[in-house]
Amino acid sequence: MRLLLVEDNVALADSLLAVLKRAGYAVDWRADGRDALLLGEQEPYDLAILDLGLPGMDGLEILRSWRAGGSSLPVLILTARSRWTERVEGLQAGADDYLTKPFHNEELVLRVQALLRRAHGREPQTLLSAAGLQLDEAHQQVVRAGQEPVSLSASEFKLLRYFMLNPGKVLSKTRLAEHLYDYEDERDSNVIEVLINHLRRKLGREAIETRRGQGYVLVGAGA
Amino acid sequence: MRLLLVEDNVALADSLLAVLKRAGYAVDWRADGRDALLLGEQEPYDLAILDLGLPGMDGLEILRSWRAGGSSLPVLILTARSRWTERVEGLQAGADDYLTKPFHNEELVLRVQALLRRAHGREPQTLLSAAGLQLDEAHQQVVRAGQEPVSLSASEFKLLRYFMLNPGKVLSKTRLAEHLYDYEDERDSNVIEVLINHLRRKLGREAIETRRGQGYVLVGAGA
DNA sequence: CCCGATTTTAAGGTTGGTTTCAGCTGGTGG
DNA sequence: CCACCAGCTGAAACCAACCTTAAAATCGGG
Repeated sequence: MRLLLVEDNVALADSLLAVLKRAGYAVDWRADGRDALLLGEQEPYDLAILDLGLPGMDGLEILRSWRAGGSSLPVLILTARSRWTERVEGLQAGADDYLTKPFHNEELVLRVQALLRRAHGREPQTLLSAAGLQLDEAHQQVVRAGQEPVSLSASEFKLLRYFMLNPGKVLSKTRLAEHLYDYEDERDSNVIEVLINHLRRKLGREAIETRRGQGYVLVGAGA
Repeated sequence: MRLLLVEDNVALADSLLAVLKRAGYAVDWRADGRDALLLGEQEPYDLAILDLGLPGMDGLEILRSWRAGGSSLPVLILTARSRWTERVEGLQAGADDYLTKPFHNEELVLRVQALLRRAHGREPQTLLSAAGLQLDEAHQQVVRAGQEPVSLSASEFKLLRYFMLNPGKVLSKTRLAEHLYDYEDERDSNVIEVLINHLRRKLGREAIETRRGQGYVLVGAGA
C-alpha cells in the first residue's frame, strides 16, 4: 500500500511517517503543495493524507484539482480547525474523510485502514508488528513469535496497540489513560495498573517494563 | 486477469474502473450494448460486469446471447432495482452473481474475486462456502454440511454473506451496519443484535461467536 | 386495499469485561 | 535500617454490552 502524506509541519510529518510506516504502509512525504499536486497525478497512490493550510498551494485546491482531473484517489483531510462549515467544504471538494487536530495516532491509522478497505475493496493485511509481537487486527489477537495466538479484551487490545505504535517509548499512566478514554478527565484509580497486569500475564512478565515514576515501556522480546 | 465492464453511466464507470484497476485487474470498458456483445464474444475475458438498462441493447439480452453462443464467461450483473423477481430473472438468464446499486466498492471487488476463484476451480461451483456452510445465491438459502437447506430473509442473507466473505474475522457492529445499509448514517438501534439472533437460531448457536466490545466472528463448524 | 413476511423498535434480563478496593511488595532516600 | 510511596495483585462489585422476546411499523405481492 502506497500513501502520499502532504504536510508542511516537519515535526508532525516525521511522527506521522513513523507511525504509518510501522503500520505497514509505504509512505512518500511532500511539504509543498505544488509538488504534491503533481506527484498525486503521476504516481499510483492508494491514498493521500492532505493537510490544509499549506505553503505554495492550499490543500483544498490540490484536492479539487485532482478531482477535476478525474482522479478517484481516496483522500483523508487533516486540519487544525474544526468548524462544521469547513468540514462540509472539505467533503464537498471531494474528500473521503476528515480528521481534526489534535488527534491520536491510532485514530489516524484506523481511519486510513477504513478508507482503504472501503475504497480499495480488499482488506489490507493489517499486521502491526513490534517488539517480537504481531498484532492481528482482523482477528483481534496477538501472536508472540512462534507461539499460540492470545486473544485480548477490547481495552487490552487498545492499550497494546498503543504500545506497539510506540515501541521502546516510555508511556506514562496519564498518557495511557488519556488514550484509552479519549481525553476524559483523570480519575483517581489504578485501572492502567490492572490492565498492565493482564497484558503481562498474557504476553509474559518481561514484555512490559516498569519505569518507576515515569511509566511503562514495551521492550523487544530478546531477539 | 482481464475484465469487461459494461456500463453506460460515465461517472460510475470511471469510478469502477479505478477501483478495479487498483485491485489489480486489466479492465476494458464499453458503454454501448452492441459493442459489448461483440467484444465479449471475441476477446478472452475472465469475467464481465454487466449493467442492466443500457442503450443499444439491454444487459439481459447480451447475457442471453452470450449464453446462447455457448459462452461460460462468468458474469456479474449490476442493477438499480432490487426486486426479488428481477434477481431470479437475472440468474436464470445465466448470470453468476447479482449486485444491486448502491453498493460498496468493497463488495464489488469481493464478489469479483469470489467469482474468479470459483471459475478457476479453486472453490466448489456456484456456491460460496465457508465455515462448514454453503450459500446458495439463487435461492437465498444456506446449507449446513449434510443438513436441510435453510431459507433466509434478505438482510439475514446479506449479513451472512458478509460473514462468509470474511470467515474468522472479527466484524464490528458498526461495520456490519455499514455493510447492510450502504453508507446510511448510524442509527441507535439493536438491529444487528436481532439479526445475529435470527442467524444463530437458523445456523446453530455456536456458528457466530460474540467478542464483547469488539464484534462478531463466524467460526468454522468444528471441522 | 389487505394480508403475510420482514424489519425495526422497545423493554427487561443476563453476563463478563471493567473498575474499585484492600492488602501486599519492593525500590528509594534519609 | 527504616519509613514511605509507587506499583502489584487477587477478588468483589458494578455497569455497559449483549441477548431475547414480543409488539409495532413497514414492505411486497396479490
